Order: sequence, then structure tokens, then C-alpha cells
Amino acid sequence: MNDHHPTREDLRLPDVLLALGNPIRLAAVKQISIGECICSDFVTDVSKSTMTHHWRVLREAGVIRQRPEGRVIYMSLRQDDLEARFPGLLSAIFNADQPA
Amino acid sequence: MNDHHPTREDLRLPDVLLALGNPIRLAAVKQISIGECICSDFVTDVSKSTMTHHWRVLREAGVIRQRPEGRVIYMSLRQDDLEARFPGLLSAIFNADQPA
DNA sequence: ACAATTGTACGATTCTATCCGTACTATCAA
DNA sequence: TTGATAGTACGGATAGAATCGTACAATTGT
Repeated sequence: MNDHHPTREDLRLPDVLLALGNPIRLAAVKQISIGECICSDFVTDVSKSTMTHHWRVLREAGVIRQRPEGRVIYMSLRQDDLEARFPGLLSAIFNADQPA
Repeated sequence: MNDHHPTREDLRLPDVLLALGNPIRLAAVKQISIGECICSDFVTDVSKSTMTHHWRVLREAGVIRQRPEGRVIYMSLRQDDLEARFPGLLSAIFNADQPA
């Protein structure tokens, strides 16, 4: 796995917003925010390789952290880093009034 | 001018995030947040027709309102609508720790 | 009426995103 | 060791975004 994670200082707001500005990724991040997950926890309409692409976008933007363990990859939200750089952003996004 | 503005109910979070997930548009929105502006108030590296494109993206996502008056178009942030649907989002974005 | 100003519309180009299938790697379990 | 599982990597197709130049439309000032 290509496992580059940007440091907290390297997070860029436009990149984070862009990463979250996709319905599949936004839904994935909401689910991860409930607790650490592995890829196969997600039910999506897209293929496995497409999800790999979306995980990469989220990781490279610094939204999630990927931690390989055995055969699976645990994914978690980089809540502390995001809160440090963009206070209130995640909670605003999670609290948003979103129709089905 | 094509002047379609989505209603408050039609705002979609991914669209708003996508619209703001571009450095040019994010900078433009920050400037608009200070007060109503016209296009020519903006100094950018891109051409006039490219800016027209970015204004359209922001308008269609519901981030800004365009109000033509005479030969110019006044642009303002749809702060109330955004706050109603996505409370705290704009202030989180404006308060973000952003390096130059 | 004419010219200047302010911005849009359109078409073309280039670049980036999304998506898939297939092939592959690594780990684990039997 | 063999097979199943979990995921990545890569190449290619399609679609969408960003950008520009040119041409145009509307308004305003002379």
C-alpha cells in the first residue's frame, strides 16, 4: 500500500473540502466518524478498486488515517488534526441538515 | 445572464463543499464574506471568462447570490441560507488556520 | 450615435476525476 | 501447501472541470 499521510501542518483546506465534496466519500467519512472501520464494512454501489481510489483521496487530503493490520486496513478519522487546523469544520459537516 | 439560484431547501452539502474546494473560489468567497462585491473587485491569475465559470459554480451550489444592477453584478454570500442548512460551516471555513 | 465598460456565451483544449476489470500481493486458516 | 480473503496497482474508458480566446449583449457616458 502506498501509505503517505500528510502531516498536520501540511493539511490544506481546499484539499479537505474537495475530498469531502463527493457523496461517496462524505458518506464514508460519516461512517468512519462513528468508529474505526475496515474497507469491507462499507456497502457501496461502486467496485472495490473504485473505493480504493476514494480511500486514497481521503488519506492524501489528510481526512483519514489508514492503519494496515494483517490482511485488513483499519481506517479512522483524523479528528484531532482536523480540529487543530480547522476547528469546528467536522462537527459542522456532521451536523449538517441533509435530506436522504 | 443565466441566473438560476437554488432555493435554501435545495442546497446540497457535497455541492457546497465541492464549490469551496477550489483555491480560487475559496479565496473569492472569503473576500465576498467581507462585503458585497462586483467581479472586477477580484484580482486573480485567471481570465475573465474563467472567473465567470467560477462564479457560476458558486452560484449553482448556492454559496453566493448574484444581483445584476446596471452593468455590474453584485455578489454576496448566502450566509443565512447556508447557516440554516449547515450551521457553523461557514465560520469554520473562515476561521480555518490557513497558511499563505 | 458612438465608444467604453462590464460581464456572459460559446467552442476548443487540456487536465483531472470517476469508474471498471483484471492481475497481483500479502495474510491467514485448514 | 493450497485456497480463501482483503485489499492494491495498473491501464483504459468516459465524463467532468478548468482554462482560454473570441465574439457578443447590455448599460452608461460623451
